Amino acid sequence: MYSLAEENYLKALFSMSNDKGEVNVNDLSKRLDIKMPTVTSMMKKLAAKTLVHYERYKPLKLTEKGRIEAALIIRKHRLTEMYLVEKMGFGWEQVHEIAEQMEHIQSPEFFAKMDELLGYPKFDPHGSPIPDKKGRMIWATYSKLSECRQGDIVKIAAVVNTSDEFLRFLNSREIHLGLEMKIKSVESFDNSMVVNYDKHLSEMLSHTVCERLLVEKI
Amino acid sequence: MYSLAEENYLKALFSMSNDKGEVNVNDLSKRLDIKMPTVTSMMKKLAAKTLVHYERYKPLKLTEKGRIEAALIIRKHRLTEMYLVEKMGFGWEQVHEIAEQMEHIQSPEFFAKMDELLGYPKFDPHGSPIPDKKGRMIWATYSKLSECRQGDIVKIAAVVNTSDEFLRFLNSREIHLGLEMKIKSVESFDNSMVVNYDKHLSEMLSHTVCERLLVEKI
DNA sequence: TAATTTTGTTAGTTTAGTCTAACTTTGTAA
DNA sequence: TTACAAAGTTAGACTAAACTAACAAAATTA
Ligand SMILES: [Mn+2]
Ligand SMILES: [Mn+2]
Ligand SMILES: [Mn+2]
Ligand SMILES: [Mn+2]
Repeated sequence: MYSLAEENYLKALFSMSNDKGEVNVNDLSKRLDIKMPTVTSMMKKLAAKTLVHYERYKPLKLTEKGRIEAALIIRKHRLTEMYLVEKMGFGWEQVHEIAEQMEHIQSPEFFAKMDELLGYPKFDPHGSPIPDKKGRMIWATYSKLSECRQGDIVKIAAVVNTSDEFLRFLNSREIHLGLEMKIKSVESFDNSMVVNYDKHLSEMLSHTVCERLLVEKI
Repeated sequence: MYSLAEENYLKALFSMSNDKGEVNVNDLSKRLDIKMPTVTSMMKKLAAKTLVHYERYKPLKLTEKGRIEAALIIRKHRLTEMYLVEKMGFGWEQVHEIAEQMEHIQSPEFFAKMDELLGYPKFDPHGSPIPDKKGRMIWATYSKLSECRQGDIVKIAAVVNTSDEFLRFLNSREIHLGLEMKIKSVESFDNSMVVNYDKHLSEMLSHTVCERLLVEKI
């Protein structure tokens, strides 16, 4: 239906809108590593296909149709990640690059089967919500670990800005989704935390790490 | 490494060489539904990349390097088909279109995992051999069912020219790989056969069907 | 062998998606 | 409030992969 390039612009627009509200040509250009004039001309093309509202010098906005198309691509990405982890035994740090390619596969039957075999999961291996077949996505309301206090007991619900390096760091500390931890202390000078979970009785986590972990308070 | 278009030319060249020996620009043009001048210019490009031996007005030939690259794409195609049938529950008539897309995915780890989960299969769901990691492919020596005689007992080993319609026809008669059948009679005027297998005590198969079934004699 | 058909090549055009260079608009800071 | 910087657009060029039209070579048929 849409080209690989078009799909990548739609997906980037969608997730940047969710992160920051307004998306400018310059932001999109940096995100995709594509020069601004190229982005401008693609926006005109997507506007002609009624996927984007485009007005010269104004922030970019997906149309409802564009939002749905983007969500359906992200659905394929996240279902794939979940399948790779749950059914094929990959680690959560190994699946993103494969999913980047698989998300462009055109086969409703293939993704319907994945969904069925997985038991219709609501979240991917990084805790991000999987949009439904109509492109609707429910955002759970998690807190950053960094916003929690000494004594709080929390459950790890999702990771944000999931780079391979960060995920491997979490692996090395045996931190995974669903893990419960208690906050033993918060250092006031650098906002680092000392936490306690499983066999890790006193693990230090930097503020940078705590900002990237989303948790549910218990 | 190579573009989608380049990979599709390599794959077509490979399987046409196996089928017919010599491959001409015209044959390739018809197979890919791409006009001859486009094929000629792509052959020059692939020759520059030492994947094809190209000489004006001469039949086309893959280089050793080209043969290996093509076999590795076919390996990904056939592993995918096998995975879809064995691990996801698709029918053998449903998997080709999905595999056409998946064969272009760049991820050695992904296909290595498939291979492992499948137990290193040697054949795909249609009985075609799966090339190994180095691009080597063993062709088993099967006979066509149409070349067998009255009284022969044979086992279905592979199907040739696997169209969805043909595979659905085989489904409707409960004919599948590994099935053993006995040839009850051969009609001399149209070369159709009456065969006997499982609960099918007297099933008539046309010559066209018998030519498309490869068997092992028992 | 000569004529005709089929096959293949060359030359030039098109579209998608990228780029750089030059210019314009908008936002910010003196 | 003017000057400068940042962001955005326009114009024009390039590459990959397709096409058509015209011509050339090879194969087939008469
Ligand atoms: Mn991902
Ligand atoms: Mn994810
Ligand atoms: Mn196939
Ligand atoms: Mn097959």
